[in-house]
Amino acid sequence: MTTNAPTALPDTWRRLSRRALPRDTVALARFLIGKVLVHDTANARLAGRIVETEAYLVGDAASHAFRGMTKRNRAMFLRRGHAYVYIAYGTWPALNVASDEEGVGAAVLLRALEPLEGHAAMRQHRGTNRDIDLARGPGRLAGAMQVSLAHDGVDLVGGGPLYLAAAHGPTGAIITATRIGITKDAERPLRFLERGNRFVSGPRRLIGPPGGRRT
DNA sequence: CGGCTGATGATCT
DNA sequence: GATCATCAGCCGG
Repeated sequence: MTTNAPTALPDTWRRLSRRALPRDTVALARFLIGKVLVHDTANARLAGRIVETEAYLVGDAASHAFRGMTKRNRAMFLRRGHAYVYIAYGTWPALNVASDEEGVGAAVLLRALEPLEGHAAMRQHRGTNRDIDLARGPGRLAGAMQVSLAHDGVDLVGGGPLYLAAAHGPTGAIITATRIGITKDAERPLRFLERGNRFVSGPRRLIGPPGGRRT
């Protein structure tokens, strides 16, 4: 709809294997741009292109894992490819992909999707008809995709109903920016977006110069 | 579109 | 008791 006009959607999305996921957290955050998040629910198949991610690294003061494992963040310490879901501001679920080896706390936050399939169901879940707002931001993304705390710890590359799939069509250039809504280690360029994609979240000024920093 | 603000409750100290 | 990896609504340009 934006950068690349999708042709026909596939009958089945091609699931990613764990082996396909880069082992480095930043590399994974970049890799996931353009890939597809799919949720096969009882009522609909929901799918969207990942257009914005953030990396939360080992030793990163902004990371939930910075002070070690807790009840909330334990899924961050699972093998790469598992979901870490937490409740932000007491209300909104946020979906991350654990990015390292078992026992290491690191993850990639999925911040925005470009809806591909299941628009009607997504509108219903979100209570809006504005497609631009369906999955722009982590809380909205979780709402549109019907992701909840029940998915905390599930394997996103393990054959379940919520999974990561290969890109549908070409992926645009990736730009970097600073992460949203944090105060510690806030200047690090650990946010990644598909250049020019209108489904990304946050104010445009944080993306930097016109067109953003090409990387 | 950008900027501001109140609501909100889980989590951790 | 403080701190949030946020959102919707409102207002001004």
